[in-house]
Amino acid sequence: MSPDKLGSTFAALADPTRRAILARLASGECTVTELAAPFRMTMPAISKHLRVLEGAGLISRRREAQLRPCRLEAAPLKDVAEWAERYREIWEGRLDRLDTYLKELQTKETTHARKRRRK
Amino acid sequence: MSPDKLGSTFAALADPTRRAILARLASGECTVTELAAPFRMTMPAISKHLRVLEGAGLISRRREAQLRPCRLEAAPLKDVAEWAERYREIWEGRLDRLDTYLKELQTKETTHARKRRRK
DNA sequence: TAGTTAATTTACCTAGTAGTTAAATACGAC
DNA sequence: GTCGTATTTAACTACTAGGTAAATTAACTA
Repeated sequence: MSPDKLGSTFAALADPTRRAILARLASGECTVTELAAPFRMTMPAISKHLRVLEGAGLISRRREAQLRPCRLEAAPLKDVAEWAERYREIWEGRLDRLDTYLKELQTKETTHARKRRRK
Repeated sequence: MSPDKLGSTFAALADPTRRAILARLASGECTVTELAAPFRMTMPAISKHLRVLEGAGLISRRREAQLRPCRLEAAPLKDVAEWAERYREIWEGRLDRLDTYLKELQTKETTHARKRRRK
């Protein structure tokens, strides 16, 4: 489908209105009007946000009479969590010593290279 | 500082170039030139990306002679992971039955309400 | 002091996004 | 068919984002 699926997921999640919509949908399906209620925003604006969320695969919509109930699709959030998890050991600080070691090593090498060139 | 910290983190992560920069920084500090090397993009463009990452708290920079080594700051990624984790039970499908149940209940209620109104 | 390298700033362009209002569509009720 | 409700589309404005080229700052080198 679209390239950079993860990118479009992050882009969709960057807006607080859209994150609030997802939070609401976590407790079950909602119609567009229900989703719009908490916000001081017109319906078309909400409609656009829903389109973005749908484009990112974060929601799906069915037709039910005049209503368009929205449903949360959490699969892309799994991808987000898995992507972030790759950095866990870094934010937990486990690599601090290794990181510092590598940095110092790199600095030394650079310094040596310069000294050599200088001669 | 800035409102919607999580939002600016997601916005920063939405760009594939920036995610690649973070991946590179995961294995240690890099200078701007080193970070720019893999991309067909001018230095100012990279500079802007770094500014965005710094604004989101995802990197920090020091001064070392003419160089500006960048360092990954993974704390915001922890926030991202924790935010996404709230939806884990949904993407794992554990709530599927409950969700379906709630949906049906809601549909019935709506139908009843309509029938009642009709009378 | 002049020259080189590393990086940023400035100025500019293009395309996309978030919001608006007003009109159009889709469906059920009468 | 006509009316009312739910939702989307169209057209517009204001702002932001990603990119470029050219000028500028900062620090080392000779």
